[in-house]
Amino acid sequence: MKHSNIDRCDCTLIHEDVVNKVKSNMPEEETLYDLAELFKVFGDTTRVKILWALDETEMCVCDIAALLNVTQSAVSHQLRVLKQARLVKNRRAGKVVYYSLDDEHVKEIFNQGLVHIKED
Amino acid sequence: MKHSNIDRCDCTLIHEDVVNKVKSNMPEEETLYDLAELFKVFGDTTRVKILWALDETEMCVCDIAALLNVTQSAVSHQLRVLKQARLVKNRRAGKVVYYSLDDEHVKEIFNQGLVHIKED
DNA sequence: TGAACACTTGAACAATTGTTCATATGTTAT
DNA sequence: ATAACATATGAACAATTGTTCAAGTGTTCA
Repeated sequence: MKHSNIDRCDCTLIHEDVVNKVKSNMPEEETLYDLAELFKVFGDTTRVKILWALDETEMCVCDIAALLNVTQSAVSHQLRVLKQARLVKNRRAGKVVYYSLDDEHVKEIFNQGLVHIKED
Repeated sequence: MKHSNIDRCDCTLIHEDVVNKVKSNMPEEETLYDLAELFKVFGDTTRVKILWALDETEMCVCDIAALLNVTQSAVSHQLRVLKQARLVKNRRAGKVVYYSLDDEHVKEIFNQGLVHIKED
């Protein structure tokens, strides 16, 4: 989005000790960025559905499109995003390309998310 | 984004049995939607940083702004998003509002994500 | 070779997002 | 009351996103 390079806090620093302590314990900027990027990938219904489906079995693009009731093109675009995030892999069998999960943690992350959703 | 209400698969259905089986095992539409919405909240660096910081200790808005080097307004906006997602809660102490985590699973979800990032 | 099929890709577009700025609210102390 | 301060909020804006459409690969089979 919009980012100025003269970012600065515009109010009085109240608890300098707390800020410094937390700052020293924060992971590297890049790590947190990568983490956000990963969750961004999970932050779309179509992709969540694809991952959920692939956790069950490998599927070809056309089948995924039929399952989710979206265009094959849309699925293809999303599969590219998932592949770039190293969440899925694919194999070609003639004309057909089969996609499958490339990470065992996907379901675990989903389950943790579900725990949060379920509690109210 | 753009959604037509006459979505349809535009290619031949190749493995109808697979599609039907996966479809019958898929969670409800709403569940997957909520899951994506939750991860969308995690999909921003500023919010990830805020959550990471609050996992350490409760903080006031001004301190968070100083820690992340962003405006107090930007932090306030993001805290609202986090609160709506029931990830943080707040308490008022005079003029100062302190925010803290409202979910013990946040760090667990982050850790799962980190596992994925770390492997290459 | 060429038609048919499965899939990929790029441009275009509306919708959504995150920040900034200005202003409003709420609390304290004088 | 009024000033000072911490925070919240609304409008505006550029950047990003996800889908569609059209055209492109790549593979098979006649």
